[in-house]
Amino acid sequence: MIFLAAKKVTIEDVARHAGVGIATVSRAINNGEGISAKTRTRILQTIEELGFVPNTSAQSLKVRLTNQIALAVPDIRNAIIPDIAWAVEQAAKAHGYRVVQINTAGNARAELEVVRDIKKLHVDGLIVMPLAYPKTLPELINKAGLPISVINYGKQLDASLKADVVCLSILEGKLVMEHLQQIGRTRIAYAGTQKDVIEDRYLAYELALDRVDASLVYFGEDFSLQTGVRAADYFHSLARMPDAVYAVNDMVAIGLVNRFKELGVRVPEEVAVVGIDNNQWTTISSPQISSVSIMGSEVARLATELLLRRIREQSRDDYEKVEFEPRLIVRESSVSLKRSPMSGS
Amino acid sequence: MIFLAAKKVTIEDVARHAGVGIATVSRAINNGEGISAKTRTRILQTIEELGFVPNTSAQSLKVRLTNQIALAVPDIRNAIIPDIAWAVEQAAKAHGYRVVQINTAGNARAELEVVRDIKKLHVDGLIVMPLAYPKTLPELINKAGLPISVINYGKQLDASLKADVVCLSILEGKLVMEHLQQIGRTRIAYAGTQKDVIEDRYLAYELALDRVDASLVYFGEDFSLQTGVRAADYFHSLARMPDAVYAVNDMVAIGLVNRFKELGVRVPEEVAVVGIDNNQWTTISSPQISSVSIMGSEVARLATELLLRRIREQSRDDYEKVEFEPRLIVRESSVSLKRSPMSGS
DNA sequence: TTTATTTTCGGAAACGTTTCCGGAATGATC
DNA sequence: GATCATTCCGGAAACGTTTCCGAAAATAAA
Repeated sequence: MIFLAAKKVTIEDVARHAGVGIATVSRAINNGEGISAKTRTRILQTIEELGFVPNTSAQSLKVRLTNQIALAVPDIRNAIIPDIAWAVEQAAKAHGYRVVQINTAGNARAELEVVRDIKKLHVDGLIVMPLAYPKTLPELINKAGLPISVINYGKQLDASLKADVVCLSILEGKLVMEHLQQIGRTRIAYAGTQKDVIEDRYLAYELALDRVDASLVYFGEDFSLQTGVRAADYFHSLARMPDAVYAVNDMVAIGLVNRFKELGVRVPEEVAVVGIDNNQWTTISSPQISSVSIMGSEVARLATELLLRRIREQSRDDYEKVEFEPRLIVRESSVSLKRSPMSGS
Repeated sequence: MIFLAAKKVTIEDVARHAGVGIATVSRAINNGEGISAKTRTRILQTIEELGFVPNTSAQSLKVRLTNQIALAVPDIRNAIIPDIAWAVEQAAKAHGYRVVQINTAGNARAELEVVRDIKKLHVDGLIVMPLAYPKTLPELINKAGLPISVINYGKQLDASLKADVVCLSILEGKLVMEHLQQIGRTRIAYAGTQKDVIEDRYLAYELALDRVDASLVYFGEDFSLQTGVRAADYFHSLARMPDAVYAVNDMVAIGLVNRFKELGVRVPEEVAVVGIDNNQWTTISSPQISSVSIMGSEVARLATELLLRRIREQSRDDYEKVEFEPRLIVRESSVSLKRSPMSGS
């Protein structure tokens, strides 16, 4: 009642009030051609007076563009995803676009659904960050019928994908392993989630080693601190502990370091730990965690720019595939075995 | 080109194909009255065949509802806001609503703008979490003309506000102060941001003390870890250090604890630290941080439910004002002075 | 069978824009 | 002042739905 009472003022009201036709008002709104400066300002003024706001639905119906894009991520609460959501929103806003937020819960069905039902989403394009990455996703993307940007979380992608792809620094795992080997660690362990979720990070582990000692690999349930804690318990229980742990992300790394400390294992003297993501907590943990920045904000910004460009130029049929260089930041949790360790607390 | 080529199939195509009128198709889509089960299934089938998806803009234009709500928060990257965004999206999705995400950057102008231009947002309602809280906001809300839910971050609100309000546990500061006093701390400091940003948290500090020692109050620039670090430096530089610090949130608390450790100040023996938010890092920090949960997810869910109810029942003119009880979780960073402290590392 | 009632359906009018197209007004050129 | 080119403007036709209203069909009652 109270809200409905708010009389909706339409373009027609403005036209009548200003003594012009509705076509002219439309031109005034959209900075269109063929209107004199004089009448434009007059119209703009009466628009102000009447508090007229163009009906977005009607505009969209005519123009077939909604000025909205969708962002589908696994879980807005996790790791660097807030950074990504932020960067996407900023970039979109700069171009007059709104962002609708979708959490797929890293769930294959939900990921497919968002691409399959993209038409129901009421958006001009989609940025999707697939985690589960179901097999039929590429096919669905290819026939989506709407521009799509993919923020790729490590999986190897089909080259024929009809979408722009920006990768979250695909060589981050290699960087970690090289670093650990370079500082003289020989029994390097891996702590992550199921092998197939962020496969490349695990593959980098295998790739860097001549031979994988299965007992040095811990697969937890997720990327959480808890997984790190459990991994530390597990490694501690081994007859011969690792002298380094490559953690699938910072959360796990921090969980590890913390639990190791509780268990009396010295980090980095006895065990070095390196994570991935380079989130702000790495500098807070004690010892501070070495980590690899996978350039989340930059990736997100670029993915957005590419999407918006494709929306503008629907005709192009060359698809970008971009990778950012990951950056290793060495902190306290990984030091060379050659250098004398700091005195233990 | 390639995308435009995707022939848009309309309700008319479906009607022709199924040998019925477009009105009947519409009824089939919307589970409308006055249609036989037989024809409905037939229509649904041809819809499937043709891959018809109703044009949301056209529907919105007719029905005046977009099935979208907006969520305006200061910064999706901060503190408990990802939790809030998650909870809002989940609740909205359960009712068939999409969420468009807006970051106001805790910026007064942006906060006003989002409410003032709510009509341009193409949404049925708005959930706003004001941080800067400009003076004219309540007035703007009152004449918004669209349902609004407010997630309130501590500020005292106008009772006449024409919006449902859910408060992030307004007595959290009191809880902290009571706790610190109860464990025997007498020189309690405050570390936060400018006084007027989350005013109530600071007011709780003043309220709990007979007399405020201005030297024990540190106002930083934001809620970040960095602010905590700087605060620790400041307190450490005092001739007589505080024996407890009430931090405006967990980020600041963790920054404090960490810096104190670096400076050789023992927590909690020499200084107790308590934060607010109860985020997951409190259990990871060493020592673990005592904190107050302000029930972010619950608040967000309720704010969403209230908004959606108001969208359904636009006529009601009674506005809810809900507060959740905050919960104090005592961890290692705050222990009683009476109990013998643990042995120093 | 006829009539009355109910159910099912289709035509057409909105919803509020954008844009095409033709006409009026203005200015320039001779 | 007539002619032509330009600029500016308004009418009206879309855009793809929902929904009102009346007609037709089916069913029930007589």
